[in-house]
Amino acid sequence: MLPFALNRDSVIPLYYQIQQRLLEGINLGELKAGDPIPSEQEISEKLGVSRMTARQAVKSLCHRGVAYSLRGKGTFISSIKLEKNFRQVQSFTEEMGALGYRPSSKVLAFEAQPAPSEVAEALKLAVGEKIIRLRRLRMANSSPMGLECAHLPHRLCPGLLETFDPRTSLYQALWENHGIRVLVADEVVEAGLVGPKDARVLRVPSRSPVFLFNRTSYARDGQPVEFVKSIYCADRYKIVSRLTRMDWELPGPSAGRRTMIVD
Amino acid sequence: MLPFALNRDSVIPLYYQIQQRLLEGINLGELKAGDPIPSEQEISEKLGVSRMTARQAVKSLCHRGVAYSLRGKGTFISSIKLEKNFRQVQSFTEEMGALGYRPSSKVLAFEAQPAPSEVAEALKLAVGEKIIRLRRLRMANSSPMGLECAHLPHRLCPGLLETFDPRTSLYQALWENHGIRVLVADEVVEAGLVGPKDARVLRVPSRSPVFLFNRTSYARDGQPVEFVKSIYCADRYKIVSRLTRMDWELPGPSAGRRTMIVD
DNA sequence: CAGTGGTCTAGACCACAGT
DNA sequence: CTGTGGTCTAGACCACTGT
Repeated sequence: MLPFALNRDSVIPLYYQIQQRLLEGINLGELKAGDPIPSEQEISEKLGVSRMTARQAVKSLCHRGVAYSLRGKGTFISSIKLEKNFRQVQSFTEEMGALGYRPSSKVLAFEAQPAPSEVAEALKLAVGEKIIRLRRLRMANSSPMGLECAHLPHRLCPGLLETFDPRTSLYQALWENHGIRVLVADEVVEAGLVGPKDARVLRVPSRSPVFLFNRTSYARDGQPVEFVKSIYCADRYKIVSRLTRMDWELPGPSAGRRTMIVD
Repeated sequence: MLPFALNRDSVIPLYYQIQQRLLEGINLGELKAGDPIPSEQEISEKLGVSRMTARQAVKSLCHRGVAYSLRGKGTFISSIKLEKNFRQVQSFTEEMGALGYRPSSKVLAFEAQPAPSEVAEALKLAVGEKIIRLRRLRMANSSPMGLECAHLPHRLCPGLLETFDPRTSLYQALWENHGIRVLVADEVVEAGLVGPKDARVLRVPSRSPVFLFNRTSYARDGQPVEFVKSIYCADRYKIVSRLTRMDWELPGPSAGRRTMIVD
């Protein structure tokens, strides 16, 4: 698969072009799970880049979990599928779209109001500070999935009530109109039984099992952007997630732990 | 906070010593959320290392989510708490210990048997291939939390039935006695109602809400190591997780996206 | 032994932010 | 303009793996 044409005049960094070519090789089946990828030296020589640049391309693959390095042996394609971690920070719109469902929403409330204590605490606001509240019934292929109630600090997105169409993606509007990118969220999930009022809206029997979500989302600097309380029907929704260990990208058994104390 | 003493004769890499010093500064409160950390040039000059080495220390912090870089401005401490992502791949023993509970287990079964079809599929074995089955009642401070049933391919850990004390940590034994490190797991969580038999063992009312977990764990090369089915009481257990967006460590709004297409 | 990845150096040019 | 992070070079030594 080497060499190939590098574009040295492009704005695209060299390491990124190399990384993309390697990913392409994986997707095209030139490189299969367990195969070694070209060594850093080989990339360096055949493409005429320095070894540090080749290394940056290779490490970016390891960082994503696509490959793993073994000192003295080489770097190999991981057979763990699905480069994209599921259960990312993503809106309902994004999540359902990725699953191939047609998402839609019925807006039950979209208004400004003073922050109740639970919301104020999550968003690090004073109690009573102005927030925007958006309550929506979420549907996939016209079937009710859950009830979501989002709360946002009004001062972060002052024009939102006037400009945002609440049937569309909130995250997209936050990014495009207010320069706010939600990058991380902390979520607490509990299981419980649905109450009679919510059961009617969701069209399920009373006391059906449900997921209860409390999610606080943050911008990159740690500023709270959104606090969401949701109820999702257990018979229509399940949580799929990938868990990792923090030493994912550290050296393997032979290298690590014995000579170097990491955390 | 700079300079400080670097040990150039240590087996500990320089970038790692720098990274640890910066983390120490954060934990000691010398660096607070939102503060800039010393620039790469400053670290380079004051510690007498090359800029690439300083950069490696700084980037490792960004990679962990402890800090974030803005081109042209600097690198800043993130105010998002808890460097350790919760909901890592970890054993019950590790999870409860980290929460300050005293974990214990009652072994209900520990035996070899042929793989049923669901297990065989998850572990990529032939139906009927020999597996080790370990069923345990999990307790925190002597109170029942859940029922776990783990299945492992027998050929991966042949002596396990004889050498492993099933009241201790399975992950620790896999690593120490069989050289297998569990690094990633895919998990499906559903909510449901507990049946009468499990309810008796868990000492909860029948039809109480519960979490149902199906977890498949993998070694770094993608080989399935373990398949676990669990039931956890919803009134004693909740899921706390951190969700991230995949572009966490990419350049900010001013730099990214406009000049470079990433994924 | 040769080949691999892990670390490190001492420079360089660039795009961008803030003054 | 200076200072920042982003990228890149052309070398170097080391520890480790497999032969």
